[in-house]
Order: sequence, then structure tokens, then C-alpha cells
Amino acid sequence: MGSKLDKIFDSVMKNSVFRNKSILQINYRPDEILHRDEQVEGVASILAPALRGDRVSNLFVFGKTGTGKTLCVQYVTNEISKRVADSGENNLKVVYVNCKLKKVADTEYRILAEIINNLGGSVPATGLPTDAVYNKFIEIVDNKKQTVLIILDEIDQAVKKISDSFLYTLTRLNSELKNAQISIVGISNSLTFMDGLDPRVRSSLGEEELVFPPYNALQLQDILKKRSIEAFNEGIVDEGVIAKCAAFAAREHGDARRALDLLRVAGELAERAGESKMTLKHIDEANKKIERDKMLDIIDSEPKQFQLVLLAIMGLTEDKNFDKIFTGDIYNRYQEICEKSKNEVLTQRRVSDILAEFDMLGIINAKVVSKGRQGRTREIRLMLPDNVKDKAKEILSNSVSI
DNA sequence: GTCAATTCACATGAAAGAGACCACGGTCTAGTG
DNA sequence: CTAGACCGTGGTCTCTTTCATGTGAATTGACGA
Repeated sequence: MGSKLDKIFDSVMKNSVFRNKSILQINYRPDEILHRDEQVEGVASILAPALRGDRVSNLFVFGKTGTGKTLCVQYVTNEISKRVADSGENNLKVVYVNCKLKKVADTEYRILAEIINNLGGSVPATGLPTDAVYNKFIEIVDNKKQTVLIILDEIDQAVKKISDSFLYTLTRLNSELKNAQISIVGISNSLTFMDGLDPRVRSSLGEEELVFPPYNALQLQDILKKRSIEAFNEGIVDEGVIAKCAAFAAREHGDARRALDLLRVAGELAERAGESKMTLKHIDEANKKIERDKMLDIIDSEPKQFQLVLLAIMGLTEDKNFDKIFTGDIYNRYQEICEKSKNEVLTQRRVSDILAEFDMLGIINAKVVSKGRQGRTREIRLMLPDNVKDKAKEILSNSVSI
């Protein structure tokens, strides 16, 4: 009985492109980190004093997305925690918080709450005064002699939304603690992040700094090769495919995450098409698909008013075939659409902000230009690729008319 | 023709309000012994 | 007497409005050659 089933499963497995797809997923942590020896050692030597229970310097880690920052820091802290656990002591806590996750940790209150939850306390999602949360935080951290390592990932996002005074408070907190001590590891995508900071914060937070350079194409190839051996069945991928993946990603500031995504999606495409080998064609398709899905995802999850504005932009680009659209045009069209679909009309001020956000998201390209006596405006161009437009319009008109 | 002043149509900032959500503490109600 | 339902208060958070201020160059108009 069992062997029969095994046979069925085996045959499915054999035909499958993937042996173990999870290896290409973003949250997969390999046991060995390629081409980041220097960085891993750097992080380790800075954080090592935690093993002795000494105070750890605050650390700042910079690097573009997909350069392995989070991976390395987590790897090192895991190893340290393991060592501490082995030695039987329990005076080190590591807390990892991703400040970009919406609804989880993108405000001062929520970051604190997240830290407290990770430390085993519990704090309601909302409803308490912020200083009450601070007290709770101090209480839970300071209840015994210990070192608490707080890793704040994507910290630039947090500071942009909140302000750096929060970081200041956090660094100053040590002086209020009797038993415990806290150290902060900040991880940031933006290299210029430190420049905009309060000097006091900068000096206390940036005791140690580490820069993660992007991977080059060869390094990416190594990484991809290593993972693809485990992730795919034999004979599915060949050198050329991996080289192309690496080249694509290297063009985008050496983003390893993107390279892995590309490989995974290409594999999915090949599998779906029932083909037994991945080809360059699949990579190209995957590249388009990723781009497209990302855009559509963003558009779909945007609030209604944003969608209305986008609809106005798309309408204008289409009918008039204007190469350049201005804020005023969009606002007028937007008003029409709102009236037609019985939606509330927002102020121009607000629409202006919405446009700025679209610019950030890369959906439109907006440039502030001065047209002399005709005033100052954003000169706007829709940046959606053609293969996205139709689907986007469908999504928009669906969700707007309801 | 030249130059400074003017002016347009917004951009950009700051502050504050509305409404959703939530915790906490007090009060009320109904069930229990 | 007590557990649970129900309220009012005060807090956060997001989206938005209101009020204020800023801005770069085409246009205007005064001026001098």
C-alpha cells in the first residue's frame, strides 16, 4: 500500500521541476553564507562581548536591499544565542523587529509593543498611552541582570514615519536601567540615512558601522548555483540560465533576493508549462511577471481614493495621448470620476500628497516644473508598462464602482 | 533691449479634526448561595 | 456577594482638511539707450 503511494509520489516528484522550492523562498536561511565572510566576521566581533555579558556597542548596518544584511545579522545573533544557551546562562535576549511591516511595527508605540511581546510580555495593540508602554518596557527589561540586543530592521522607514527622537529616547534608556543594558543594531537600506539624524543620536547609535556592498554578478552566480542544486531537480537548470539570472539582478544593484525570486518564478513558469528544462525564455518571462505582479499588487492594495486618482491619471494618458499631464488636469478629471461613481471628493492638497506617494511607488514619474506665469506644477507621466495597464484598469474599475 | 517686480498654480509644511479602534476602571445587572 | 455586561474616558492611528508659506520662470512694465 505504502509503496504504491510512494511510487506515485516519486513519479510526481521526478517530473517536478523543484526538489525543494522553499530554498528559493525569501525567508529561507542557508547554513552557509557565501561571499559575506568579512561582514559576518565584522558583525560577530562587534556583538561578541555579549557572550561575556559585557555591553555591546550599538551597531549600524548599511546596504542596499538584497545584500544579505538581515541574513548576516540574524545568523550571527543566532549563533551567539546558541552559545549562550549552551553555556546554560540566560542573560542575553535578542529581539528582532522589522520596522517596515505595516500594522506591526511602523510606529513608536508599535515598535515598543513588538519588542515587549518578543520579550515575553504582552501589550495591547492600542489604547495605552505611549509612556505607559515605555514603563512596561523598562519594567520587563530591567527585571533582572541581562543584556538585550534590539535589532531594528529597515530603521530608516521607521524614522521617516516617526522621528529620530524615538531613537534618542531608546539610546538614553540605558541610564534608566539598573540591572539590564540594551544595545541597538540598526539595519538600513539607505546609505545616507545617518545624515538626516540628530547628531546626538548619530554619535550614540553609530558607535560601530558596517557597510554591505552589493554582490557582483559572479558572486550572485555562486549563490544561485548553490541554492539551485538543492532547490531544483537535476538537469533542470543549466549554467546559462543562472548566468542570466545573476546578470539581471546585478544590474539592479546586486540584489540577491531578486535573483532568487527570478529563479523561483522562472521555475514555476517552466513547471506550469510542463517543460522539463528551464530556458532563458523563462527567465525573461519571469522578469516581466515579477515586475507586473508587484505593480498589480500595489495597485490592488491601494486605498480607494488612491485608486480614483490613478484612474484619473490613466484616463488622461489614454484619451488625450498627452505625453505630459499636470496636477490641475488630474484633479479635474478626478472630480468628474468621483461624481460619477458617487465618491467623496478630496481636497487638492490631499491629491497632491497622493500624487507624491505614487511617485515614491514608481507608478508615476513626477517632476516639479515651473511654467513661468502658468505657475508651478508636477509634470507627470504614467510609468506602468503596457502589459500591466489593462489588468490594472480592470482592478481599478472593479473596486471603484463598488 | 534690459532689469526688477509681478504673478500664476501649484508645492510644501504645520496643525488640527474626524472617526475607528482599543484598554481601563467604574457601575449596573442578574444569578447564586 | 460576585461574575459578567455595559458604559464613559482617554489614549493611538490613519486619513483628511484648513491655514500658511514658499517658489521658479514667463510676463509685465518702467526705464534708459
